[in-house]
Amino acid sequence: MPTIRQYEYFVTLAHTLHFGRAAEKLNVAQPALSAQLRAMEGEMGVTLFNRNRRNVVLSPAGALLLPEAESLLRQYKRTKELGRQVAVGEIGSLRLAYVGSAALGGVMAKIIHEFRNSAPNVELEFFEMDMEQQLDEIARGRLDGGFIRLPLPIGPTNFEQTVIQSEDIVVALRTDHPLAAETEVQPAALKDERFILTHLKPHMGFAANIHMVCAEAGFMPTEAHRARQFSIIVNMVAAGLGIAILPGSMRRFDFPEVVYLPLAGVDLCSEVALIAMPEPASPAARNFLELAKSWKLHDKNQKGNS
Amino acid sequence: MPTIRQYEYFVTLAHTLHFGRAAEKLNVAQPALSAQLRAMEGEMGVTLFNRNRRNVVLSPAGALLLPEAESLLRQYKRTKELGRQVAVGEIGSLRLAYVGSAALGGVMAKIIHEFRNSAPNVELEFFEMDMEQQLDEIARGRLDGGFIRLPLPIGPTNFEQTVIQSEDIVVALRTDHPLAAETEVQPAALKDERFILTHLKPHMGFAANIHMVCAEAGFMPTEAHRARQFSIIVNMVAAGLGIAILPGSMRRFDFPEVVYLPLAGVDLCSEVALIAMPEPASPAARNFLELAKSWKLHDKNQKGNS
DNA sequence: AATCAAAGATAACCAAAACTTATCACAGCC
DNA sequence: GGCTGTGATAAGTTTTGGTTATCTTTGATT
Repeated sequence: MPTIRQYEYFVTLAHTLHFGRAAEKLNVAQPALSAQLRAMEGEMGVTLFNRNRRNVVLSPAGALLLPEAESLLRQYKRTKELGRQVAVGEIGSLRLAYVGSAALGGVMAKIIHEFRNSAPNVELEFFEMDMEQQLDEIARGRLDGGFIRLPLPIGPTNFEQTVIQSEDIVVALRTDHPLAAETEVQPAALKDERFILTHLKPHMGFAANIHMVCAEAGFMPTEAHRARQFSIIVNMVAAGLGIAILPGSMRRFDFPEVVYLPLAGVDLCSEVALIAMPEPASPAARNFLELAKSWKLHDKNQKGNS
Repeated sequence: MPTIRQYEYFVTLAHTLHFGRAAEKLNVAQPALSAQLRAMEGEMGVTLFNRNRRNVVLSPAGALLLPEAESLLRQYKRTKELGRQVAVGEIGSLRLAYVGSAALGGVMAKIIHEFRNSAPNVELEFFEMDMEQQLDEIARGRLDGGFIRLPLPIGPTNFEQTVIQSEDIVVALRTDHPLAAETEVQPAALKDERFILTHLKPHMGFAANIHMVCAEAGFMPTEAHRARQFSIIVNMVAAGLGIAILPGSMRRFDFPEVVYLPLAGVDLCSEVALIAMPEPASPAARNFLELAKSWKLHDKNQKGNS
């Protein structure tokens, strides 16, 4: 069984027709080349080169074999190169998910855009998916990562989390609300309001933030309605169904009937994070995580909280 | 640098998804397979298989790599197979030559036919060429072998000779010649005849036979004419230009004006031989020589001298 | 819940392969 | 006739791939 290395020796020697120089090209001492070639000829049972001590020349059999051997080496290089690309994540596929509100701030889109640029041959798949489903799919390995709003629910699985965006928390009021004229709102003042809440369980995601703000102010929010999407919640506020606590980036929903006011004395931020399994097997996934992490770093300096 | 062997391990394991069985298929102990695979993953920097101690499953990277690796192995097998074919002489090319008179007996044609059957993919080239040129070209390696009439001239190069055909020697006379009515002719009786000779130098090929016969009878042949081909010589005999000593197989030139008579007391035979360099590099050439040798053996039993 | 069996990982050791350096022997050249 | 370039040969070392024996984890069994 000739090895790839032997074929390499053969082809290189066939090109140089000089043991010394061929050996040098192959980064090997000349006797090694001689020996390998002799071994190769021995186990194949053909003379590959006719060599009197002064000249080396391809034998007919060698000439017949050379093109095929070259083709084998080409294929070998291709395979190796593909291996390299897969290994560094230039090639692969990535399945990602996001909750609707994570897309709002624009950071996620920028990260994805950046990744597409740096690894255009990675196949990307994208799904809108709620947080609980994401956690499940990621844990099963059917998803490489997901963008959600922190915090995660407590659970058995350890996810790696990378915050990519952090925003203040505001309260959305209809313009005819008594507090709408203020520049900021004391959380405690919302005690008796009716809240439009998200559909999420109160221990995860932005719902947890709402509850924390209220709890700190000493009350539990009274539920008027629930909605899956923040934009719908804003519409409900505009319709006068109640008030809502929302991430600051919702300010870009510029409704005439709605004002967004900061909450006085609330340092809490809503954080959008990329979650994934720690040390993912796929190099593409690793790269994506890496990009997200480094993004957060150098982006903080440039933009601050949005 | 992954080796072919490693790719084989990888592909086999990818197919069985079971270290034990894959190792068995590869005729290797299981730890060897584990080690090679670990090495491969290490130097490529990718996980090829996700394996918890109970299950083995291709990783995304492995799945991406598998088809390419399979293709590499196919190419490798092709190359190895071509090597084998070249080595056993199933593939190759052969340059052969013959002197016109060697083709007469039909043995040469049969050998060539047989060879074509046994190695249809060997490219055959055929040249009519006189003996001296053949010797030169064979010595230079530009010709793999040649069919000639013995003996060879003395010279520095050692050729391997294989007699493939051996024929008696006859004298060709015009029917109106005084000896034409006999059943055989004493060589001495030809002392004063005029001979049609071949163009060859008298120390090689059939010319040497003519001279030996005459010398044994105590005379040197008187030259009337020379011709390159035996058929022309017969024509000259028919035309009454002289007599000729010829190989027995010339009897098949059935001229009304010419009779062929055996030479009394002459045991000498004219031998057609295949000559070549001893131990030719090309396996196809070796096979051809081999065939010629074995032909001579089993043919003797079936046909005797023609 | 305790135990068992299957299967891959690990350890220790061994043999063969492949490489290295040093040296030789032959061919062509002045 | 000595010199130089070149491939072969020899001796020794390192690396590699393999072996057997044993361990550990995990899914199954009872």
